[in-house]
Amino acid sequence: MYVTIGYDQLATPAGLDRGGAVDRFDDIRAAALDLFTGRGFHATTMADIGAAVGMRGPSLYKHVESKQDLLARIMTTTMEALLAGYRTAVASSDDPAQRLRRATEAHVRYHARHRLEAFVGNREIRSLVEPHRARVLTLRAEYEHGFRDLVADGVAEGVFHVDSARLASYAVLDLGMGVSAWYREDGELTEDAVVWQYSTFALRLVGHRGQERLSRPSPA
Amino acid sequence: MYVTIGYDQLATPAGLDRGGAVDRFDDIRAAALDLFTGRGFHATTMADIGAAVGMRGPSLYKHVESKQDLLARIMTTTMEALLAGYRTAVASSDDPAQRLRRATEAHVRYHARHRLEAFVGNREIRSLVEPHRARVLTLRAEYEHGFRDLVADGVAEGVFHVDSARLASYAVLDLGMGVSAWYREDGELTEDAVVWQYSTFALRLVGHRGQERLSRPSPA
DNA sequence: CCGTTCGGCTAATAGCTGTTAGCCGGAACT
DNA sequence: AGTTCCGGCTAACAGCTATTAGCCGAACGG
Repeated sequence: MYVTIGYDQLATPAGLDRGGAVDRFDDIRAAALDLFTGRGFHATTMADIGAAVGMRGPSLYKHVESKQDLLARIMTTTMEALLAGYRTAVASSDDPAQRLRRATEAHVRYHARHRLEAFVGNREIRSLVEPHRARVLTLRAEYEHGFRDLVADGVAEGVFHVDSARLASYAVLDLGMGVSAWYREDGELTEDAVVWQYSTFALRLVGHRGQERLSRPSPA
Repeated sequence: MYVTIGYDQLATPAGLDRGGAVDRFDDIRAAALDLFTGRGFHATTMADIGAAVGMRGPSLYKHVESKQDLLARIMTTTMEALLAGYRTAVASSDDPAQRLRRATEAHVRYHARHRLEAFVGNREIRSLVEPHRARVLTLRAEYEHGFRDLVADGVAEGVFHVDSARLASYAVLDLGMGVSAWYREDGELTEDAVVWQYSTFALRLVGHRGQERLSRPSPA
């Protein structure tokens, strides 16, 4: 049996209304996300989602358009958030190494902090139906292309050393996807530790010198 | 519409029996693997698999125990093949760097050459039902632990430099999973090129010195 | 040349799916 | 107080699922 964590506490305690500060839709979205992560989109039924927020399956349609729409919203907002993080990261510097470090930090941090969204976003593209799928794939391609350019810039400036920028950028991106699969908020490694180490991995991976340092320099 | 490639040609040409050299079961397994990869286990119906090998859904049961069994066979043989590759790799040397290089080569090569098996193996554990799931997860844990030990050995000998061997081994393993998602036999990069570059990435990632070289040394 | 087995087929079963229709209690406005 | 509307409910629908049962032609062994 899959265990829902956290979301039940957010639901209004049956009779005492919080005044609409937290919409019922948000609860449903959160519960759906949780279930999609745990058992997959196709293996999750509307009745399951309903049970997780304390109602029957059909009642969900008073708040939600369809199961497909629920997935589509999750996936598009996730891709847009990743892209926004990437753009902020590259705008913060002109140095290729610094930019790749920041972009990887944003990438990994999102995959750690929003691991459910990221997990579903990576694994359920196949379950998305056509108008949405194309849109998400376009965003995803744009995101990948951004990282590829970052690597290519560093190679052009002679600070990175890889045969194929495409391969290296795939490798960096795949690191993040892994994080969303195994990261746990209550694990032995803090979010900052994972973010720092993984962005160091990224710089090492592209052959940038001076990444022998093991721990993060104190932010003086 | 999802397109089946290759397997139809393997099927006996309707009337001319190959003498049982290629069992019907192998065709079915291959078709199922192809469909599981393309649309996922739950989204694939027995009728789909049947159509891919030229028969109706129910007829499959003359060759196959169940859909679940089909998945279980695919996933266990995949994990066992990966473990076997790992064992051969580590037995080939005593040097930590050499062992990690070889193990990563085996890992990446398997994910490139058997990308469908590897892809399904990584993504459909959730669809596996209980006696099988536990078995596959055990094998997987063993595999992961092997890579972690490899990294830890290198750190102990002072040739690798990472804060967390666990994190680094996850990173290396995630690289392989990525390969199974994007690698194509007819792509611009040969299997050998991907294998070599990714194993170099792995050594760079764990902070091993002397990985600035860009191309593989000619095997003299 | 007859019986058996193999490997296909269709029909049927039993169950589950997302979604719609329509009912209804209670809160909220006027 | 009366009306409206929100947000639950059950019943129903239409469709699809894996799997089983049982039929039947053809190949094969004797």
